Amino acid sequence: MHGPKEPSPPNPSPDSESLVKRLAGPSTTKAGLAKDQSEINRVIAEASKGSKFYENEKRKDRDLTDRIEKILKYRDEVLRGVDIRSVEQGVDQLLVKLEAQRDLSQAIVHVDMDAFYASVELLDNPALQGKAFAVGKGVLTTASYEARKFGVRSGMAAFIAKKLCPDLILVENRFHRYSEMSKRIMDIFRRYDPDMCAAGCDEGYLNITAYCADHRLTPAECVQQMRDSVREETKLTVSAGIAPNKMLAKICSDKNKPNGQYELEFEPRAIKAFMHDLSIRKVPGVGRVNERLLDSIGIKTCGDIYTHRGILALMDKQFGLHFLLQAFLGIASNVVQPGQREERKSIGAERTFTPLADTNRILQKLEEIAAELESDMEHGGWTGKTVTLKFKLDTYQVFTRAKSFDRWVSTKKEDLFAIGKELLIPELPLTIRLIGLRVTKLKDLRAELDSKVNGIKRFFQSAEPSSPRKRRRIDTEDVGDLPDEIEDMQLSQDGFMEVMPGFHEDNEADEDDMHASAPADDDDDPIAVKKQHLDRQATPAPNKPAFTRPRPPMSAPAPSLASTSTSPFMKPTSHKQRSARTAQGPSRHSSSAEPEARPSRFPTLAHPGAPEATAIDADAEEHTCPICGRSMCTDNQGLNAHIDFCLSKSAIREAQAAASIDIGQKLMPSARPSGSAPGFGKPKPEKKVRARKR
DNA sequence: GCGGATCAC
DNA sequence: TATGGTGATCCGC
Repeated sequence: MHGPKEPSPPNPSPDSESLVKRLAGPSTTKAGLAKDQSEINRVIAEASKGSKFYENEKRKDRDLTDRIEKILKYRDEVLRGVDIRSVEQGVDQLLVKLEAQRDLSQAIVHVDMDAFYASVELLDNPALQGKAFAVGKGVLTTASYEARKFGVRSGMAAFIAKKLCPDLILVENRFHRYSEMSKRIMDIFRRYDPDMCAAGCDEGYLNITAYCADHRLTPAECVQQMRDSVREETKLTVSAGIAPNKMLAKICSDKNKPNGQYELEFEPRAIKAFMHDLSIRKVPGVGRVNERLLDSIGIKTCGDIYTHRGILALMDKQFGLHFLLQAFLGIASNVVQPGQREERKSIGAERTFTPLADTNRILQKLEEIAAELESDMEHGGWTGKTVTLKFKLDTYQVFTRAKSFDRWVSTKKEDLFAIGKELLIPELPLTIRLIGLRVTKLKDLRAELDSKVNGIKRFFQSAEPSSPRKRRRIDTEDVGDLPDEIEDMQLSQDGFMEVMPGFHEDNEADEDDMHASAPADDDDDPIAVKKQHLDRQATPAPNKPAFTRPRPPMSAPAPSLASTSTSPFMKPTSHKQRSARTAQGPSRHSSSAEPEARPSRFPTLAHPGAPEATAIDADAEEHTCPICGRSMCTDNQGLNAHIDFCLSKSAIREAQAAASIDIGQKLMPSARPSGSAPGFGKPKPEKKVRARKR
């Protein structure tokens, strides 16, 4: 289009080093990088140039640069007139205390499938063997090792990947397949630790201490055997790391990837030596931003943490001293537990689309999201008290708007849509490329159901078989015998979760339900889609006997490594939000300007179509079944029998249908009950460590 | 409690 | 020809 030799200005504002690196994506440093990363980065920056995405990255890069500048200024201030030596001595004492908490008694393994999605695709299509190919459509979820040589990475836009590797073959995701394989693999892992913790669909943590003792194996032998089993049974390869805690094991699993394993010596000296030269970026929890932040004060490796311990202590707020000291020492949690359903904190759905400015079209997207969320919530058996709307402008700036309620939010799509609409409308007009809804302050309806049913059964069982009570009014006094949840039921009102919407999902029965997608991918991958039904594993069926693996007796103290969370660093002291109006930013409506601008009431929520309340109809002569909501004239025995019947899958389905709950034909993946988060140093109520001598 | 940010997968 | 989705956590306000 232009003439040959476009004499463009010699240097049209060259991208800063940090920006070029940022554009290269988050998974550059963590994975095996290609030989000439800077050339690759140049190509990426070139291909991105001028796009809105690029401009947004540039903005974020600028913001971070400003933030660092402020931090450095603050550092200089804080250093004035401080005896850094004495500060360092204080830190040294803290290090001694931390060191005393080191626990080397457990053999922890991190297993990580090699290029999982790509390997599965290869398995099903051998023609891809040896080819540079990638999985994904608009954005890649993973790339074959051949493709990685070109700099193709997960998370990368497909068109960029094509520029780096013109012959790249693109394969679409088949999440159903990945879930299937994931399940098989996890089952193999569970033979070695029934309490293993899945972290996404392609990796997990195990405590093999007991298994090794019981089978007289060294950890390395055990892991080799496990990896052999996976390979034999699935034709897929897995890498593994063996170490005394989860953080170290995770770092180690990357050491001999692909198809390799690495064991770290269980000795403080060896561990500290291992950490000393390790890039700080390898520490889980240190991402691109914190890497740059730390770099600004001279910290690139974990060994540098000690060198700069003085300033880190003085700026604990900014950097998170405790977290970094633990990284320096190589100390972290060694507790491996399967994900608990109760741990779930939120459930949501979001979707990207071609930017829309038309209100009606935007609302249509919102409605679709509401429908997805309804499905997920009902399948999962969740409700909550806070709804958060998320939207991303065509400038890639992201905003959230939330609203909390006193009551449990209805999971009906009409209601979710109405709430979302109320949050969104005041912000318009805007041009939006993503919209999402999330519900927090969750309540686990499934657990509530269990407790309710059991409570009711206990209640009636404890009563005289045919006592005069049976016809008595069951009022609040009597309710005192019942779990609190039952009272909740009665208190619920229109528009909000009554009780038991349609949920209680059927297990193995419907294959279609398994279409869920899979998450995390290999090595360095930032890409993940909705998780699969790990519910099954995480929430054992009520009657399923607890697996009794020979657990070592508890004796060792919990390794108190609790400490901080995964996000140890802080933001700039006062990073003021860019002014609302500028750049098409949405307004912070009514916060202070017009306090009573809108009624806080929620008119649209009351939906007449709501399923009849399942509250216990205490006043009636007859009983109302807490499961299906039907009334019936019967005695306690009869009610009991009915409840049992009602609990059967088919009966529950029937109850749902009767309650006119439209439980999706929609094949929405049911959400995973969290619990896969490794959490290296969470102060979570981790159970005691299983102590066992190695 | 809300909104922005960071991170993992 | 157009850079993802789910969930968690922290911080300042």
